[in-house]
Amino acid sequence: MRPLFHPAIEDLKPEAILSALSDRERVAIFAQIAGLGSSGTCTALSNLGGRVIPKSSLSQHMKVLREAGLIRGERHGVEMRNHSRCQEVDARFPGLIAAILGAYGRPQEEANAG
Amino acid sequence: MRPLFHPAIEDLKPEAILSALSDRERVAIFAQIAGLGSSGTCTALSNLGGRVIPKSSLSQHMKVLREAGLIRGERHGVEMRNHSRCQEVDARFPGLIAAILGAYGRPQEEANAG
DNA sequence: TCCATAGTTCAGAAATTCGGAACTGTTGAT
DNA sequence: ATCAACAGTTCCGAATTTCTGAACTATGGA
Repeated sequence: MRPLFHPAIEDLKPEAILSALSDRERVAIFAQIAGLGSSGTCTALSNLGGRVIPKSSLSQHMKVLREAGLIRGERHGVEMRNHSRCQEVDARFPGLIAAILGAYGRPQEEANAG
Repeated sequence: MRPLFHPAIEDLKPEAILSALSDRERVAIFAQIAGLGSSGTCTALSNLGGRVIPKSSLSQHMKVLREAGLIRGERHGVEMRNHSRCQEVDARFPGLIAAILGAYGRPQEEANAG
């Protein structure tokens, strides 16, 4: 598949990041990807909060996170591997991700190293 | 007028804060109130970004900011004076507001002292 | 009382979000 | 090559949210 759209680091918009992370489900997805360090597939992410997220909704969530610049997705074979862009985002907006994940009560151990 | 609803500090929700600040118009309003230190009235805030915000829209924006816990509004005579709750919010979610205002490129000089 | 000012509420239009169904693209088996 | 299975995307209608002009409420002053 042709590569998905990912914004360049200089094109990141704070409002897109905040909007993406103003949804608990997306935060849980993002935190999981950031925490893993790499390679969160959609199916692995579809059952995070005790609720099964419909795959069309999950696909939308991933798109929102991707287009906000928070994650990068690459197809490997039949599946999509997602990893966070925390380092890049943190270089552009220092402390933002850590503060947000911190506010949501996550240990954010990988927030600056994913 | 009976006091408007303001959430207690322990009831603040990160998603409400991020949602409130995922809109540039609201960020501009909030940054202005935080920067002033106190007393932003609606009419003083209605012409921030070169656009005149309709007063019904402005009223909604103020409500969103208020219910997210970012500002406090008190009626003084015929007008409403708004001031930020930055200190309280910062105590609850350290660094969050500074990081957000920083990301939007504001000097946030009052972000921890409003 | 009557008017002006500051802001809120109402209500319909426009935009966004949600999620099941259908679809695309990839791998592996026959 | 054909078929099936799987991972994810796209489509589209329903539900929800946002926007804003118009009407309304509350306060102060003449």
